[in-house]
Amino acid sequence: MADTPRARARAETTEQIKQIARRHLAAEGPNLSLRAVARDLGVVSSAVYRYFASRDELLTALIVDGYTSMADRVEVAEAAAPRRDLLGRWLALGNAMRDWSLANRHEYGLLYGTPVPGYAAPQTTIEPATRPVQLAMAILRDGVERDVIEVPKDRLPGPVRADVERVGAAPGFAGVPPTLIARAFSVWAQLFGTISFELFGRLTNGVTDYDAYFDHQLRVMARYLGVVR
Amino acid sequence: MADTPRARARAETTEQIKQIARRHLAAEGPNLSLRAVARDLGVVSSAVYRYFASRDELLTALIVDGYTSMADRVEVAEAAAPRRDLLGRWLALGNAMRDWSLANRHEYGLLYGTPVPGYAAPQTTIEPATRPVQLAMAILRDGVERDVIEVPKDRLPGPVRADVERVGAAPGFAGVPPTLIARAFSVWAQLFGTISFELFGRLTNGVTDYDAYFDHQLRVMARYLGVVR
DNA sequence: TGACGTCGAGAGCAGTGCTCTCATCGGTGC
DNA sequence: GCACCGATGAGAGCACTGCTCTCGACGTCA
Repeated sequence: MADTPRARARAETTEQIKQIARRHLAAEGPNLSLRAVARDLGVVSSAVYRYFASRDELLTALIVDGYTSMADRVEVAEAAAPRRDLLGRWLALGNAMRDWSLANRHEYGLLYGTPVPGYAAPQTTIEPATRPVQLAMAILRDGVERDVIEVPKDRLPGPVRADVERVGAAPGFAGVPPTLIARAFSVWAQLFGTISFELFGRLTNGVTDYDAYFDHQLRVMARYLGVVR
Repeated sequence: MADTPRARARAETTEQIKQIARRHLAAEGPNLSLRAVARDLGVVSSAVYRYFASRDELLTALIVDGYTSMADRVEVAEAAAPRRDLLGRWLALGNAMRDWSLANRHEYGLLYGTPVPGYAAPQTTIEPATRPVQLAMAILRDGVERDVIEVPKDRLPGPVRADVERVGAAPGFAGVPPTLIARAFSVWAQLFGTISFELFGRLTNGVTDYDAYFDHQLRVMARYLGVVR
């Protein structure tokens, strides 16, 4: 805790390990070898265990960092758009998510791909993981409050309505009406579906201009959310 | 090739290996060990290499089987719905995909999750992989031909329209107008996004009644496609 | 019957995650 | 200033992995 030289050295080494691990992650995917990381650090493998109790713990650290890094980028991009330009904010959010994902494909796989078996994401991951969601909700809330987003009158099945109302009572969702939250759920799945498809190569032979394609998808989603300007 | 006893024995052993591998896959995920499979078969590990040149080749075989198994199930379910009931056919298709995915989560992860690094899906996988898509297109084509699906008048950005027209020229897509294909792309991403979210646990704390939730999503998608009855 | 080809066993190589023990060396309390 | 303690890294070692190679056995076909 204290900012002793010891603690500083430790923090630095920890950061170095994560740095190297991230490089390996980018180079050869999530099968990164702790021993190889140790070699790159110029240290014997057992030394790394002074900093991370297991390979899983290292991966977890990378995951937390990943969520945070993505959320940071998304928030910065969204903040750059004029507050009153809801569509611009939404496009900024969506494009930032895609850009980050393309630039960090393997990390994206770690965050949103097949979960590693026998591995449960610890509590620490959920806070940064929800930040982009919160941000999207903020856009919707602004729109509703300023009356530029029309509240959809969808008739929701009982259980869905119940779920969506419960979610709506949570802190970050206040001010967004249930029917809109329901639509946001659909859109969110669509957003990640689209990114995953592109990243995992499920659109080859189908799409050639990915930029245009993704922009179009974002606009389709925006229209469904009532975010038109 | 010939149906000699030799060839039969070989085919049987091959099938046994895949069977055991599938069990391991279900039990402990894609990190299945070839040696462990060999042990379960009561055979030394090198013997398995007589049947599969590498672990990757085994996984590939499982993947092909997976696509086929899913497609079979989906086709059977869809075929059970009355031909004129487009919505029923769509719901059958979607629910079958989800059911299969829930029943074979790890296989789903193999097929649609993070791709294994350094592993490229061979040609053999693409045919069975597209069967559900073809089926969805058949539903849309029927609807358009019978004039119960209204062709959307969406204005598509140039590159998107070009892509979608090119796709529309492919065999399985004939008879489905470009704007509808574009919508189908969106829906397909949404469908897999929704299934992945459920399977990978991204909806915990959000959704409690998954059946109702998924049914609702399918109907939202149907409406967007103009499949209303 | 003989030859060939398939098959499984076994040993072995290089690599992995992780544990344990042992020396070293730096910071802290007296 | 000194002695101690705890953090650190090295090294050996265990059990495991994918994969290769060699060798003997055995069935099949000419």
